[in-house]
Amino acid sequence: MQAEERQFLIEQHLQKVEFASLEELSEKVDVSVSTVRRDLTLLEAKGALRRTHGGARLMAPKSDEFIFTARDTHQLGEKEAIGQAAAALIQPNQGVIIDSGTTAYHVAKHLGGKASHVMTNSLPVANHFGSDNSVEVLVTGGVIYPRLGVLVGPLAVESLSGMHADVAVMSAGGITLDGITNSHALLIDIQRAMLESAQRIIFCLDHTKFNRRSVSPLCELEVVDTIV
Amino acid sequence: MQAEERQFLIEQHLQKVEFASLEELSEKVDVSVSTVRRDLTLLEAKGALRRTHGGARLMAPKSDEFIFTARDTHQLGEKEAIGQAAAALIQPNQGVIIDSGTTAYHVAKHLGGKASHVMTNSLPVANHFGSDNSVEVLVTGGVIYPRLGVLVGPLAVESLSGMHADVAVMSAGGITLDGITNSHALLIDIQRAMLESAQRIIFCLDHTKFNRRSVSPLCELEVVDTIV
DNA sequence: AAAAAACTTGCAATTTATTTCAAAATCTTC
DNA sequence: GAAGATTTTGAAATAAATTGCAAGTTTTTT
Repeated sequence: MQAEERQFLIEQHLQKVEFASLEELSEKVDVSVSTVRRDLTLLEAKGALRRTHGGARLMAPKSDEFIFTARDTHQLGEKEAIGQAAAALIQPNQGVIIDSGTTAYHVAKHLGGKASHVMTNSLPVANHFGSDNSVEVLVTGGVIYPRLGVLVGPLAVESLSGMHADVAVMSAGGITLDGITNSHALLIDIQRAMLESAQRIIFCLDHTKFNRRSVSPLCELEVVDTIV
Repeated sequence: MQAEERQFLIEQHLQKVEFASLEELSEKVDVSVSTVRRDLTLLEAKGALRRTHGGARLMAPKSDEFIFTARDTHQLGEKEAIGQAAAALIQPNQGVIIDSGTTAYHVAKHLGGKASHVMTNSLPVANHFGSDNSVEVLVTGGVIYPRLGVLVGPLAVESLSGMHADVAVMSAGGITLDGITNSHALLIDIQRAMLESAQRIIFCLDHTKFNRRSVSPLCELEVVDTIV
């Protein structure tokens, strides 16, 4: 039996039973208790479960499943850095629009309580601020675009029109000298509304986005104030 | 028996009886009174209950509408059952409105792919369907009400007006012969909009809600079609 | 105020964790 | 494919925790 497979079995078994004792697991995967202990320590570091006296129990079922997908993204380190840098650009007590997309999500993570108002159409961002009562979060209406956890459709655009924000933190699919482009036509309308509502525009793009052109044109470069 | 599980059982038992003596608890979880004492001290520090001479009593009258952590929701078993029963009432391919609140959330969990359209102002519900592309989920706009993860405010009401759904799955703070009440005025407007948009109204209430009156009146009993 | 009940503290017995070490297995390198 | 290095595993020793009990103190009842 392979170490990896063993750990997978442990995880799987815990999915069923919520909690399992060391002996139980040891027997299940047919290794000594010591090894199970070691596996549990690893799995705990990975965040899959929590060790307790006498066994292990599933972690709290983190209600936002999108973080999961956000974690799987590539360029994680780079996006973290971008997030930090972009968050640093934002003055305390501003109204901030945060776009959907993993990059923008990382900015939200680093915002802390800096913004006084946040507007977003991204469920992961909404979840992130969900339990934080130092920030007022306005979520646009709309239909969930499944894979991304983004709210799209006319309702989303409507929600944004007439709003005002100091800063908009945007992300996109590609950038060239001709302007900025994005991949989903549905997002374009919303992003345009965001750009109109905000005074200052910050675009967050990792290196793979440069000199790349996506399907739908979003805006000219002149519109943008800062690129991170 | 595991320490954690034991403490959970104690909490759960107290949900039912409001107050319990040490012997009662000691017998219930099958450990010595000393251990129960220690558990109670921990649980008290956690804020779950208050120790008294001779036993322990529930902390606040736990109007549980102000905590949404899918985990330590109270009357879990009952709510699961309610969720299942309510979900069974819904025909395939209907448009369903799902209210905020833990009870309604459990209905969402049991809905599976039955509904073709779902409308909600609850972030947990939105998350639940977030990665499910067999259902079209419309999320109302609005400002996040922190502890609950509910979207409130004029935008939420607006999003619902003009919509149409076959069924509305609602929850509330209390129900008496005079009608149904809920705890927060902000929610009332939205719930009224929900009631207007739906053809059939299902209210989901656990036993603690019966014969209890919350702050704000929501509607008369006549409006309701089914109570689970 | 005395008696009873309940709480706290300290302690030993037991259970569970961590650390350490040698054997076994796996991977390198020739 | 064999010799050596590295990693993984199981077991024993050591450390930490949980539990139950009893002695002493505080609170409640009579």
